[in-house]
Amino acid sequence: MSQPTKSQNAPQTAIQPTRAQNYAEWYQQVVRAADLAENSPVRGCMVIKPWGYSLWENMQRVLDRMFKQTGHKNAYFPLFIPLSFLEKEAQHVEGFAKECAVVTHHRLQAGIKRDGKPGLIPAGELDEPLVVRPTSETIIGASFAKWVQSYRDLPLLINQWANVVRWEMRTRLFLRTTEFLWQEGHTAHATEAEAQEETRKMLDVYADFAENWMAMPVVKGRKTEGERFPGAVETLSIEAMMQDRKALQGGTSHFLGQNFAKASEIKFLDQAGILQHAWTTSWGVSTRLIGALLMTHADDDGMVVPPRLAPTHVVILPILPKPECAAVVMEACEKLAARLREVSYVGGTLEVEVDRRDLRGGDKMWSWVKKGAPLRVEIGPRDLEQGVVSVSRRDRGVKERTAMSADALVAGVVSLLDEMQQSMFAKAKAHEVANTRSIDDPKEFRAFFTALKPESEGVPTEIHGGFALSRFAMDPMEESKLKDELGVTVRCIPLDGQDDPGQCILSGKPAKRRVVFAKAY
RNA sequence: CGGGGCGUAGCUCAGUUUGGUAGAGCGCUUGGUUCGGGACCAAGAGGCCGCAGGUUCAAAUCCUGUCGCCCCGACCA
Repeated sequence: MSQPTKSQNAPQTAIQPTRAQNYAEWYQQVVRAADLAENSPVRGCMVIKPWGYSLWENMQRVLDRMFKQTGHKNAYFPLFIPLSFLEKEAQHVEGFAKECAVVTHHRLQAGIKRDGKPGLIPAGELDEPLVVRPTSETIIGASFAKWVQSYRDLPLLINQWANVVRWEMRTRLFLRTTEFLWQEGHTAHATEAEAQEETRKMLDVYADFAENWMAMPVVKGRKTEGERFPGAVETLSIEAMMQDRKALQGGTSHFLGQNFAKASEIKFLDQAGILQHAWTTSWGVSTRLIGALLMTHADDDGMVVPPRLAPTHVVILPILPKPECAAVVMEACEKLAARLREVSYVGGTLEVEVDRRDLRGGDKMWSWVKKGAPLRVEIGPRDLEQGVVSVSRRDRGVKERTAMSADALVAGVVSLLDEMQQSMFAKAKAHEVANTRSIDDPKEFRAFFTALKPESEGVPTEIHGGFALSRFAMDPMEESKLKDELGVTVRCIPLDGQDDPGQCILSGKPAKRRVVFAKAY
C-alpha cells in the first residue's frame, strides 16, 4: 500500500482516525488538533493550552457564580497535608493511600545521585512527611474545627478552587491526569437533614451546569457502596453518556455524615447547650469536564464547543484574494467585530476574534473548525459587493454557509447561538435516549455489553452497549463479579427512578428498583 | 505491581536482522506560481541516533547496565 499524498488524497475528515475507526485515538487527536492541551515533560501531567484553559475559565466563572448564589464563599487551604491528618479517617486513608505524592525533604544539596553522577540530592528530611493533597477534607476539617464553636457558626459553606494530585497508574489528557484542577466544596451543618439537603442541592447545581451550559444531558443518582467516596456515608453523582456509549462521572456530591467531623473534631454547642459533632458534605467537579465536553460534542472534524462556554463565540475570517482589496475587507471585518462585541450574551458580551494571521484561507478556516468555535463569519470582496457576510455554524457541515446582511447577523446572532446550544443538547439527549434500554433478561443484558468483534491486533472493538436500566438487589459481590466479567458497573441508582419490583438481573433475587448499568471511564 | 513495546530532526517514523560514519514525510524559513480555500515548484535551516560502559580498525546498528516513555491489566474525578 503506497502512502497517499496530501494533494491527491486529502482526508475526508480533519481528524484521523474517525470515532468509528478508533474512538480512543480519535479522542487524543481531537485534544491535539483543537489545541486544548498536550503532554508535559512531567509524567502524567498535562500542559493546558490557552484554548483549553479558557474553556476551564469559563466553566469556573459560571460555576463560581452558582456557588455564590447558593450561599458559598471561596477560601484557600494548603497544598500540603501532614500525614497524620490523612490518617484520622480510616476509610479515607485506605481509599487514597495508594495514590499519594509525599514530600519527605525540604531542601537540595550537592551530592552523588542514585545513578552515581554528581548533582542535587534531597536533604533535610522532614520529621513528618507532607502529603500533596489528593482532596482536602482533612486539612479543611482542621480549620473547620477552629471556626465552629456554636450552632450560630453553622452552616459553614466553603468552596476552594485548587489543584490536586493523585498518583494514578495510567493517565489520559483531561480524563485522568496526575495533577488536575478542580473545585471542592466543603460544608458543615447542625443537622443531618440539612447536610443531606446540601448534598442534593449541589448535585442539582452540577446537573444544571452540565445540561444548560455544557449541553450535556446527565443522570442524577446515588452510588452503590462499592463506588462510594472513601469515608462518605453517601455519594451522589451526575453520569453522562459519551459518544462511545460509555458513562463518564461528571461531578460528585458526598454526604459525609459525622465521619469527618469526628475525625477532625468539628464540634458545636447546640441551642440546648449540648456538645454535638457537625454533619459535613463535600462536592467537586474537575477539568475532567473538558474531556466530557469533548466526548459529548466533538465530531470527526474536531471539537465542537457549546456557545455558552465558548472562549470565542464568533470568528471573523477575512478573505483576501487580491492584495488591493485587503484594506476594504479588513475594515469591514473590524467594523462588524466592533458591532458584535456590543451584543450582550450570557451575562457578558460576545467574544469576537478577527483572524488576521498570515495564513492561507483554508488553513485558517480549518484551524477554527478543529477548535470548535461556534460561528465562523467569512467576509470577502464578493460578499462586500452583495452586501452580505457568509455565516457557518460549527454544528452543521463544514462547507455549509448562509449569506446574510451584517445587520441581520448582529440582530440575530444571539438567537443563532441559542439555537445552536439547544440543538447540541437535543442531539446529545437523543443519543443518550437511543442507547438507553430497560433490560430484564440476563441473556439480553450480557449481549448488550458484549462486542460483536473483540479487540484484535490494534483494531479496537466496535462501539456498543450503552446504559442498561435493570433491576439490582444491591449485592456488592454480584457487582464486583459483573465488573470482572463484562467491565460493567452500576453507574448510579437514579434519583428520579420509581420503585419497580422484580428480579435482580444478576442474581435473580427480589429487587426493588432499576439502576443504571454501563461501562465507565 | 504483572504482561508487551518503544527511545533516531519540532512531529510521525524508516534505517538495526547482514556494523562502514544519518534518511523520508509533515512542520519551519526564503523565493516564485497559485489562492472564496487545508495547493504547487525550487532552495534552505534543523539530529554528537535516551544515557553509561564494553567489543571492534570502525557502533544508530552487536553485548551489558541504566533511565525514561507508551500500550494492555489491577486502581481511579
